[in-house]
Order: sequence, then structure tokens, then C-alpha cells
Amino acid sequence: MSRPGSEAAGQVRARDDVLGYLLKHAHLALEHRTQAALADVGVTVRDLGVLRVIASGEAQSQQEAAAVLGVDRTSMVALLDALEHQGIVARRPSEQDRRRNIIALTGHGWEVFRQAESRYSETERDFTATLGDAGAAGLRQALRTVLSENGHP
Amino acid sequence: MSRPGSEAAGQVRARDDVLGYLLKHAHLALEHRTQAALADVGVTVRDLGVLRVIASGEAQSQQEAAAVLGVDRTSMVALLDALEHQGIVARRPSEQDRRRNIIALTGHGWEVFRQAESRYSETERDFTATLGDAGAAGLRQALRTVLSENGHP
DNA sequence: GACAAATCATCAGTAGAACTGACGATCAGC
DNA sequence: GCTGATCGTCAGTTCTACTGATGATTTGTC
Repeated sequence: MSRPGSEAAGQVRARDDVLGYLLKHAHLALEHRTQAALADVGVTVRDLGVLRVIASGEAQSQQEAAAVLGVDRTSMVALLDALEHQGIVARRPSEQDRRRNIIALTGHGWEVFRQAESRYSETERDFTATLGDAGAAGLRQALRTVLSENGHP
Repeated sequence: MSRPGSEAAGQVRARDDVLGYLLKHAHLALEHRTQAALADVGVTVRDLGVLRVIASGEAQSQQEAAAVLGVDRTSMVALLDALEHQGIVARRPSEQDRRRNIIALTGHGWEVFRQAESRYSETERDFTATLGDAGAAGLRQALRTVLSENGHP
């Protein structure tokens, strides 16, 4: 049991043993490096996430994209407004359901996406370099496992 | 090379292969579960982080705590204001340097911390249950490695 | 076919956290 | 003793997230 006082420190878990801390800061560090790598492509990390779900076909409508990315549907509006204004994505009403907006990459959008994804892959490879290929794959697999076991789509 | 069109999807990396996505959502999922587990203790996830660096002795002053946690020094003021108001932490000016505030847990603060940390540990164990002890340790180690290799204290 | 309920995108307003720039108080170097 | 730097604090700005409402449209029910 922890006692108040200077000797108690040894009984408290060090911060680099706390999974929440490790996940948060690993995410932050990678995001920070990615942001720098994407700077001259003209898109942000958030944008790249949106582009990815559109390009992969995992999402067709705005709400699908929002759900996959875990962002609010109302935030997606502004996010797409900016991308549409840059000529990277285009919205058109669905023919089956005219309430929905089908979002797609423009020709220019594909070029931007290809370039941004290339920069990102490079950054990620660099980020996990010391783990080796097997270690990086193991890390991904472990994260996939905990996510799927904790109610993730 | 990616071509615009419906056949391009297969050539785009799936989202659950993207490390940034995995890290972000794993962090979010754990934070979400922790928040629920801490609800009736009366502290937030952010608070627990602060309590931990104080309890472990990793930080004595406000700025040290802010630096370790990666939060802004100005945000730390409000964070500590709330904890002090709840009687969980106490500020006193350092005797060596009277610009600095030494922050410490009160007796009640230690009790709250002990309880919150216990809830958190349980949540974390549950979160990584399917990985097994070795798998969870491997995940932590991999995260520690990439962090230290990417300029982290 | 007509009506009620649900869904999609949007917008306005609100709340929270991060960051900037400034301030007074204090310390360290010269 | 003076100058420059550091610590905690505060005010103001920005960014994101979330709530609640709206209009347009679809789906289900009678």
C-alpha cells in the first residue's frame, strides 16, 4: 500500500509502463512527424485520413467516412468543404438516395493522395525502423487485436 | 500506380494497416474505457496522469509535470486549480526557488490516487487480456522503443 | 396513394483544450 | 546592483467536438 511521503515514489508505476501514456505519445510523435512530412503537399494528417477512406472505397457517403474515421458527422462537413474547395474531392448526390452525398477524389485529388500517402509511408517506415519488419508487423498486429477485442469495427 | 476509378480501391492500403490509425484508435478506446472506470472516483483521465507524475516523484514543479505529460504549462494551471480545490493536491512555494510551486498529494489525494490507479490497472489488464502477459509486455516494449528512437525523454 | 417516422447533410451555438503573448515576481550571472 | 532568464498566472484566440435544430428525402404503415 502506498504511503504518503518521499519513499512512496518507488511503489508507483513509472509512466513509461503505463499503456495509455505510451499509446498517446506514440500517436502524437508519429502525427507530428507526419505533419511535417505532409507540409509541402498541402494537406493535413486529418485530410489524409479522409482521402484514404475515400480512395480505398471503405466509405462512399459523408457519414460513412465520418463513422470509419471516428470523427463527428458535423465536423466532416467542414473537412470536406476545404478539400472540395481545393479541388481534391467532389460531392455529387447519390442517384439511389438523393439525401446522400457521394464523395470521390478528383483527378488532381488522386495525384495529391498518391503523393501524400507516399510521404506518409516513408515517415512510418522511418518511425518503426528500429523494430525491424517483423517487429513493426507485430506491433500492428497487437494493436489490431486489442482494437477488435474492444468493440471496434 | 493508382488509377482513378472504381478498380483503384484494391491498390490502396486498408485503414487497419495504417499505424497512425491503429495508434489513435487504440489510444481512444483505452481512454474511453478508463474514463468510464474512473467516473465514480471523481477524477478524469487527465487528472490521473497528473497525479501519477506527482506521486512517482517524476515531477516536482508545475512545469516539470507539464513537460513530462506533454501538456502546455498554461493548461496545467487550470488542471491543478481544480485538483487543489478538491483537496487532492497542494501547492507550496519551493524554499530553494520561490518562483516555483512544489506540488504534492494530500492525504486524501493519495487515497484518491491509489483508488484511481487501481481502477486503471484493472481496465488496462482487461484491455490487453487477449494478448496475454507476454503479448502485452511486447506491445509496451515496442512502443517504448519507437518513442525513445523518436526523440522522446 | 397519404401520412408518420427515420435518415442525410448542413448550420448555429456551446464547451473544452491548446497555444500565444503578456505580466509580476523571483533568480542567476556579471 | 543590473540585465536577462525563468516560473506561475492570466487574457485572448483558435481548433475540434458535440448538441440541437432545419430542410430535403426516403422508408414503412395504413
